[in-house]
Amino acid sequence: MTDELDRVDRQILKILQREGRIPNVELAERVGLSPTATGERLRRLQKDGVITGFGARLDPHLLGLNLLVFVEVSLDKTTPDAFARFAAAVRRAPEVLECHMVGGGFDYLVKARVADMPAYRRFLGEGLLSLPGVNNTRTYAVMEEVKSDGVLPL
Amino acid sequence: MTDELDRVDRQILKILQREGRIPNVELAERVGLSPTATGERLRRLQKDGVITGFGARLDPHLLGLNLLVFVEVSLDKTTPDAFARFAAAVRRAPEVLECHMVGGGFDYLVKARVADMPAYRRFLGEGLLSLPGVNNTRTYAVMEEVKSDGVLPL
DNA sequence: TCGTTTCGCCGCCGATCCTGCGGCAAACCG
DNA sequence: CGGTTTGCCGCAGGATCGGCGGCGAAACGA
Repeated sequence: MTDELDRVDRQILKILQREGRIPNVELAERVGLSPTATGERLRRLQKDGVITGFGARLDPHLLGLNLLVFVEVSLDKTTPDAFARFAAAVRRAPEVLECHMVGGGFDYLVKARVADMPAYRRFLGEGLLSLPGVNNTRTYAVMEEVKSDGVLPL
Repeated sequence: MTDELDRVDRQILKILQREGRIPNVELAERVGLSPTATGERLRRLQKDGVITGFGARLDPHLLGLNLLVFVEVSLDKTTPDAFARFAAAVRRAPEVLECHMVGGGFDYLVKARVADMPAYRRFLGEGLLSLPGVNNTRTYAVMEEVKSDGVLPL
């Protein structure tokens, strides 16, 4: 079923990571296969879950989202379902782009985009701090995005 | 040229963020416009830079990248070009998915994916710590990815 | 008010692209 | 060695794309 990924598969993935809307025929001639074989590989990569989907990359600033922040969140360990409740709430919050449970000095690292500082104040107060079990937060505002593509190495 | 994004534009963006490879005709009937008008809007959104590109979302674990880490990096402020040199090196490193310059207790927050702990040890020692000007690092290993889509709110 | 311009949308149509089908050759296996 | 599997190809019908001309409504100015 799930074999090791072929060299052509990796090439397909590498191309599709950056040019997700490329037509199949052009993808085919770039990897040196026929469109039929290439389309077959693409379909298989999706069915096997290697490719989980396709998406457009948007410019946040042109959408009015000018502030990117990372928030370190610490939870009260007392309530046992605090983690589940926090995770569920975070998944519902549209400002939260990512949220990771980490090991170390705090519990969750949250990445969020908002319009500006007032909007972040609102998000912090009404969104994060009002969640039950949130003990402490520490905010880092991003001054410059050095690298943002998030392209996986192949 | 100058762009107030109208309601249909936002709907297009919202759909394309999650289904970037949807054919134009289906996109058209979902937003209630003709394929021609929809394609015209899509082209305009790309030309104006709102849509910066399209990409496939891949499953890191199926590619053998089982460890996600965040690294807080502090630089020596002594050398003036240390920041530029660090940024350039980070852009070249394939393991680094994101790198942000932040204000607060440290200078850069790095998000990286590697195969496992030994691979991270190698990346830390030969990649990050060997860069000139790197003063101190603090690593947080991700135990659970609560939210990873990175979809912008519209 | 009314003619003119502009803008966004539509329908049309040739070119392009997609996808299921049959065939073929190499690899695999009992 | 014969049969099966696997991956690829070419083909063809149907779907999709993208450029072109036209149309109606809103904006504009005299």
